[in-house]
Amino acid sequence: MLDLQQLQTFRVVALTNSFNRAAAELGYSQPSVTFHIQSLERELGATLFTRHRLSRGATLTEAGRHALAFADKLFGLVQEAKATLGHERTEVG
Amino acid sequence: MLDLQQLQTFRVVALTNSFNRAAAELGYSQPSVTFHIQSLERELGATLFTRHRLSRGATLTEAGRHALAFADKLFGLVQEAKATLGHERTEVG
DNA sequence: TAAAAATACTCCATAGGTATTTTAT
DNA sequence: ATAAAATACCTATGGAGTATTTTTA
Repeated sequence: MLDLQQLQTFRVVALTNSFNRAAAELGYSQPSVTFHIQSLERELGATLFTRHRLSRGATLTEAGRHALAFADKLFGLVQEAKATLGHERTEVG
Repeated sequence: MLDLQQLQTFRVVALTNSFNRAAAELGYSQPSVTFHIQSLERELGATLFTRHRLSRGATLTEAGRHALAFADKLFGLVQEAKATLGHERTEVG
């Protein structure tokens, strides 16, 4: 089953173009970020990032760009739902 | 963070009007269903079901009806995303 | 040889189960 | 008394961490 926490990790990696920077930003270890992305790729049946090395980071694949658009819509929907249900918390997730 | 597995449990409870029937249908124990619904209610900040006893089951509250509409939209979006990403699996989740 | 991701492994938090209790009619 | 949900408690799985290795420019 799709995991929203992994999807959030995916968004941060996409934003930073780096597993390491995403890890720092999210307060996870780098291997946890790797695990999140690998799980998500398995779940969605698509490779989301092209992994580079030596300071070039990771960049979205075509499937990754589709997935990012989907993630944005999905978290928007979640925010909307929480607002409708009168919940006061505002962070995504 | 919202858990899609709990949201799916919620849908089945809403459909069957019963924690016990939902448990049977999903292959969970009844306490697990209780736990899913309680977590979800805490996460969303709203009571989703009115609990009855003695064969009368559980019925959606007003917030629960909103949440169900949201869940339907959300799982539809997930299905769409998986289709777009060329994934062949069809079950929700 | 250096920067970044992947792998190996360990551990503990929590999701899930069984047994029991509570509630309401 | 009975049907159904809640609670108590225990266990095992897997998510998260640290240490290390691999990769490639």
